[in-house]
Amino acid sequence: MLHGKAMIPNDVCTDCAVRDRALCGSLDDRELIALNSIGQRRRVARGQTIAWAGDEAVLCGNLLSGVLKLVAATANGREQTVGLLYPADFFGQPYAGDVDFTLSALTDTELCVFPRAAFERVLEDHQRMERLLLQRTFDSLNEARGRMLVLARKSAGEKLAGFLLDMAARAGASGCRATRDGPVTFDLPLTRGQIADVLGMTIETVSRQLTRMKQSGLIGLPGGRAVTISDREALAARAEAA
Amino acid sequence: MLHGKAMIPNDVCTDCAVRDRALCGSLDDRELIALNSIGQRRRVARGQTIAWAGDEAVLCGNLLSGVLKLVAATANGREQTVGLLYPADFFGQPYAGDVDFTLSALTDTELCVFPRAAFERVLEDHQRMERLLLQRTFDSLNEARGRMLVLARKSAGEKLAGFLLDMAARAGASGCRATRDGPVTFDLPLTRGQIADVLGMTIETVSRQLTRMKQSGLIGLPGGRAVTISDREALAARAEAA
DNA sequence: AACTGTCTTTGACCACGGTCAATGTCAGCG
DNA sequence: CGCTGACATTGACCGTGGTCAAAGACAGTT
Repeated sequence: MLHGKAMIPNDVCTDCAVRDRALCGSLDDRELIALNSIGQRRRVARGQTIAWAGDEAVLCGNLLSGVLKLVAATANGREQTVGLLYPADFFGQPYAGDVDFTLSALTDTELCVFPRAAFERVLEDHQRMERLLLQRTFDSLNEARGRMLVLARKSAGEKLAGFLLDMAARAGASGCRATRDGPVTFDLPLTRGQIADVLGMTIETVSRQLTRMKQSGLIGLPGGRAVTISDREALAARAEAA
Repeated sequence: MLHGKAMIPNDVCTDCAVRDRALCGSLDDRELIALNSIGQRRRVARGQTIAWAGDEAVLCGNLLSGVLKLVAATANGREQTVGLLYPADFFGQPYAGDVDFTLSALTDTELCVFPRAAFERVLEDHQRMERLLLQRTFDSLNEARGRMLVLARKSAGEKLAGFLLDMAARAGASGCRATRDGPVTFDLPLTRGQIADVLGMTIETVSRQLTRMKQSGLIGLPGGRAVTISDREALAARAEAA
């Protein structure tokens, strides 16, 4: 087994953009080959739906690039985005029957998908990976519960201020200019309508709150999807205002 | 090992009220003894708090009787109940650092608690149990997301109608008179204020909506915490009203 | 350039539900 | 018995944010 590592074919997993952050990071090279044989890459264009609520749960996998959303809907068509997924996040539900929420692409995305049944077998053989999935699921649960508080008890201004800070942190994590106070500019990956779906408000209220923040000097709106955080302090204060 | 079963001491696990429904149902008698040695029963009175948000996560366990609530709070004191726990439900978060939400007793309760670290070791030795926990956590996540939809997009009347149907189903599961259409009466385990905390509204709105439903003949309010579902059909319709 | 569709902004209006306040009900207890 | 405290109900008022409507900005296409 000399040069064992060098003998691994240059398959998709070994040059995976999210390998160290995704669930599969818990596997060694040999195990990755096995996993690779059941998975495949797939591109999904912005706006396309990957799985519909009510469908049988046949797929799961990792998000490689782009942003996905999970949407819940009432019988009469009202919608609420109940989760956003970013690169290295896992999607799908092992051991489930039907899918509960519609999964679709907010931007053009790249996925690494597995048949659910085959993935379950991998989980059974890799307790470490199953444990990581459990931890991630707990984290998602905590996040969902935190968002219940936001949806139920925060004002439109507080919701939006908090959302912008979240998005700034996430954008900063990639560009990663050290956390300093100066104004930061980034592009939102969501339209006003999609933001409204996430925060439980309407397009109009999102728009009005944004212009209010701009007028107060908290943010700038250079155009398009771009946002500038001009006064992070004040924005954070507004996110927790009484 | 003849009469193996008969030799098991009459410890707390073997006569546990929720044994077949709780997580430990995945263990055999021998394993139960091991688990039993690290767990202990505890009574918690109505209103008492078991763990505060921000504390180190030191405990987990199963609820034996009564109802628990998980509460999230904003920096300035607004509160939202983000989960209700019923007998046989698991609480706590293995592999976590700090507790994210305050856990307290809505009614007098009986718990079966384990030190978190010891429980984690049990999970490591019992993959089947860890898998059950994963499934439960997914279920909780789906429930939390479903409630995000309710909190963000449903009117006060819809929220309350849905809540009453939930509670009736849960009460019926115990009393278990076969699902028929006739009026059913049961006691809510929550005060108006606690219902408001769960549904993201105020005491006053809960009260007003209840009297409206009573006047419409959907329900009866015999007094105290009791509720009568007089017209389940109409109540279900109101839970999904446009 | 003009046309199209999508997204955004802004205004006018108003309803749902929150806030404040008073009163009612009931159990426990000195 | 009449307190007391917790919980519930009802009313009056009003603000936040939803609805409806119109106009503006912008990218892509022919």
